[in-house]
Amino acid sequence: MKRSRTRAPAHREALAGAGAGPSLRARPFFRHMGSGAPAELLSESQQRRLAAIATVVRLPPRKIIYHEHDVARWIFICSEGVLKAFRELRSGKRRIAAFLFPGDMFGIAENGRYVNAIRTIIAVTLHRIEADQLSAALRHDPDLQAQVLIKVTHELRESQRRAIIIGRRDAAGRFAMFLAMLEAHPSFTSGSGIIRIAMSRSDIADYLGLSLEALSRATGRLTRGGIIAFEDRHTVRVLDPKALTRLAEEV
Amino acid sequence: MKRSRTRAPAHREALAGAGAGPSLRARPFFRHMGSGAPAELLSESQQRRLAAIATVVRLPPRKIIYHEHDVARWIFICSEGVLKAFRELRSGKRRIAAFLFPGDMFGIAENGRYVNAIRTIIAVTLHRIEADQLSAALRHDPDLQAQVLIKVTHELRESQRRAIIIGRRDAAGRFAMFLAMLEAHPSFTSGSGIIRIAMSRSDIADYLGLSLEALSRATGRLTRGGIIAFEDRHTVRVLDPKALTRLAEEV
DNA sequence: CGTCCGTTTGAGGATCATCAATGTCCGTGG
DNA sequence: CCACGGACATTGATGATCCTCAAACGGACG
Repeated sequence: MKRSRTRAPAHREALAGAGAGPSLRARPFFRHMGSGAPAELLSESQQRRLAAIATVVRLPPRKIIYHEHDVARWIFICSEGVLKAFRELRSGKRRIAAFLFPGDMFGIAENGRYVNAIRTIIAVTLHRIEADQLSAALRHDPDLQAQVLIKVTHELRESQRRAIIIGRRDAAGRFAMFLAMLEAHPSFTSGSGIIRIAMSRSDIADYLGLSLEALSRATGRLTRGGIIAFEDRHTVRVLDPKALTRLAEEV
Repeated sequence: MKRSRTRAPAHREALAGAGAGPSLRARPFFRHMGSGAPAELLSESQQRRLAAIATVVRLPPRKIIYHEHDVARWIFICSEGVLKAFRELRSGKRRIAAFLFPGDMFGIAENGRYVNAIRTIIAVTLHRIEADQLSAALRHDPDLQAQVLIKVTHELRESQRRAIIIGRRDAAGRFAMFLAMLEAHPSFTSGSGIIRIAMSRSDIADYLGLSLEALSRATGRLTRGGIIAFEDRHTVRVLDPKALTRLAEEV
């Protein structure tokens, strides 16, 4: 399964598609912080500065980038694709701490080591930056550091939100919240009611703290209830948005 | 009620009672970030700088500091006491997003508004800082901003850890993890096996995503099992630390 | 002494986890 | 072109756990 080598033409084409440089997405909290652009936090010059110390990395699906407790040499910014941050529990179960989308940053360590393992779900394009270099860049560019602070704060709230999701007891409601989360993500600006779900059922189950079977039954209920319909395994159409948000919000 | 409190005597007294100044606790992630002291992130000068723009506030137990969606004028740093950050759900239930201990910061907004409500659990001493002033201070002191970044990152990990806790199905295990969390907190450096639990059972239940009754039964099981013993309602003695950690870790 | 709040205990019903089997999709190789 | 294999996904049956409703208990405080 490791024979998928990146042939030269594909590689070049892919790089062109990756855009100018790294970007971060979040919502600002201080009015005077940053440029005020909510979607793209980094200015042109900041992107250039980061790009100067970053290496563009392209990876196929299902590839481990690093393990829990590895020494943290790099910080990554996702430009394209989807990844998962997860932990293996002693029981052999997996818990997914977060899904990572374009504009997300990962690899921030604790005491010099990574706290989650990271694995690609679909093919990704990343910007890889030496931790020391990023650290220096942040020291010399307070505005850039402010953007990173905003980003991390944003993720903190996401995480708190998710903790509240998982606190629910009903599987259908959790899955509804998962869909709402996906739909609210900037990567899904289509808003057409069609949601592309890159991750597998097991990943979703691990993310929601459910068994695979419970999740399957939940999606089955929603489908039979006429609230959603799966076009294929990774594409879902929202038939009854009001019912879905009602489910997602009736905590 | 804004600046009238900055009269010299009261101010001095309050500062003296609260210790030198505001402090933040977290674990650093970049080696080159900050002074390298894990427990106290802020240098003397940084504490002074913050203290200069902060107002010391003392509050009794069970006092709401602000509500969800309030306009976010201030940032707070807890110097003493315990608070809870929570949300009211439509169903009337409460979910506690986090407990706040000395060294914790709260009040960081999203789009200019608070995302959680905050209420004191026991009497607290806080440093209250105008958001605009803190924002300016961070811009002018990259090192201070770095400390804040470290702090927020630390909280992000705490939140992810908690999400994993809540993913568990068994009440006793969740309570064990809660105790472990308390014990690991810097405020409990005693390490004597006696844990002071400031919050009520309902608060713990809301934090763990359990019903009050389920939590009560879980503590009952642990007590009957000889793993813990309650000296009084808010003080627990750990009789069998190994069993407790085993419970907390066998996810 | 009585009230109030927080906590504990009890019984019944709902939901999910687990184990097991079946079904589906897709790539591989004959 | 088609048959096979493996990963992914659904369905069924059973047991464990928790939630809800309800009632009793306990200390704090007037």
